[in-house]
Amino acid sequence: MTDAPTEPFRALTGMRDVLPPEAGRRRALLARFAAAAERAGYAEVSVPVLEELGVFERLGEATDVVTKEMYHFADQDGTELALRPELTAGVVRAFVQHAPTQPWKVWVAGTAFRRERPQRGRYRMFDQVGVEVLGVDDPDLDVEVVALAWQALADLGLRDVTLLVNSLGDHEDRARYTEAVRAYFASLRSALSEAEQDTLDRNPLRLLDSKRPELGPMVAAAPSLAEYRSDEAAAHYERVLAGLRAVGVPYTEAPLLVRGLDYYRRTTFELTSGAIDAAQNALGGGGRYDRLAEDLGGRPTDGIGFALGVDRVLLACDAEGVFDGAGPALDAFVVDLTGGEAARDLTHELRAAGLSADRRFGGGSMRSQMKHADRSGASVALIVGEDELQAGEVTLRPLRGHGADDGEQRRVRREDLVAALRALPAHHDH
RNA sequence: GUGGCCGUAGCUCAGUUUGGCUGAGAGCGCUGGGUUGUGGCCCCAGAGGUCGUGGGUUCGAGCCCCACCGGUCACACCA
Repeated sequence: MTDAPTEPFRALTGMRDVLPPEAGRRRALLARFAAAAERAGYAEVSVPVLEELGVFERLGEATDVVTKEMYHFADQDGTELALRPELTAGVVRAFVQHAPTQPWKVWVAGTAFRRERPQRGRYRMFDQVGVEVLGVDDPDLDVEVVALAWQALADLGLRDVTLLVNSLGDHEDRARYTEAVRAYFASLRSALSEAEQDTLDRNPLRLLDSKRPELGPMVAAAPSLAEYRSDEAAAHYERVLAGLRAVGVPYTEAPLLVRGLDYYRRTTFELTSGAIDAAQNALGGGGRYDRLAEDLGGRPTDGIGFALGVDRVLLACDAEGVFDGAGPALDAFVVDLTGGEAARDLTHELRAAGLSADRRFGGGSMRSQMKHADRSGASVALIVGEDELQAGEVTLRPLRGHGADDGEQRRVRREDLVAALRALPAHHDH
């Protein structure tokens, strides 16, 4: 027997308990996303939260996500393991391992971990939903994927969303451009902060989307990415933009959009919310990649995908006042004044018939039970007192929003109860 | 990792200004009652607090100082 803790345990920093009703809202969000993805022919895939460290090291050795923010540790047998910091690498690893027929169109939802300082919209444990497509190098697929991300947000009712699009060109283009940017900022090195000099050495492209206003003029005068794109990459990009216009997805070109992970090439995009009054306004993003499968031991395979941050999407929904996620209310709440047997039996009977029902345990005054019935959101209160019990009936009292005038209360024979509840307009099948 | 702000009831907070005679308050929520079988509005009553933790200053600390813990916001970075 160990000593009891002197203070209660609490969740770790950056790890949050999601309580009702928020947890239900998340599930509803997931259901909406799944429906949107499956309408487009994507099937669900689920991959481990824990992988060998090497799977994620391919994401980019110059990124903080890999170098500083991963939760990793040695397993008992010495294997280096890591909690995934994002979802793509695991999905691609699964693709390589199982070699499914291509194109492989999957959607994925899951939790990822990064050991950062938490702040609004960013936690150490966070959920993402997204899609990945392996095995297709067609710009029209880029259009499909981007449009799907856009539509998923629109389906929730979000309106104040901006789609930022860019093309990083091919690897050679990106490499040449990176060197040009590095050389450019190297000449301005003394004007950079210590941290920025460090960024310059590790990942110069990141300087382009710094939030520091002082850097603005320097960034504006930096080499332009467009001049470094190959003809082929430029044509791909043009086709993507034309496709977005054709399907009616509004976009903003963002030549400075340089996403964090190393594997991106050609199309990259990000979705930001104008409604979130916080720095973490990126709802999600994604892009095309082609070396990831190879880096994970497979054949070179084209891939593209995106991820949406569930926390941030919900933050945006809050800000826009949409998708409150209210679940269906109960069909009935049983108020039992006879000792509890009626409540016990009636709730069971209604549930067995496919209706939703709840009651208050421990009895209490009728006033108290009616209060609970009201707050439960149930369509009706089913009152069972001595009178009803003797008569084999139940009093069916409509509650708020369901024609709640006192006069509409009525008695129903117990054997007719299920049919009577089914006949109510507010009833829903479960 | 760096910096700012904040920790008083389940929740949101007042009280800290000029430390004191208050045994620490409000609203919401919760429980009971006003309505001996009827919720939502109103009224009454009640339960609920080691004032984050530890140390220090002082005759005296919720209030001042230090440390730690926790939260939050921003930066770096990123979803």
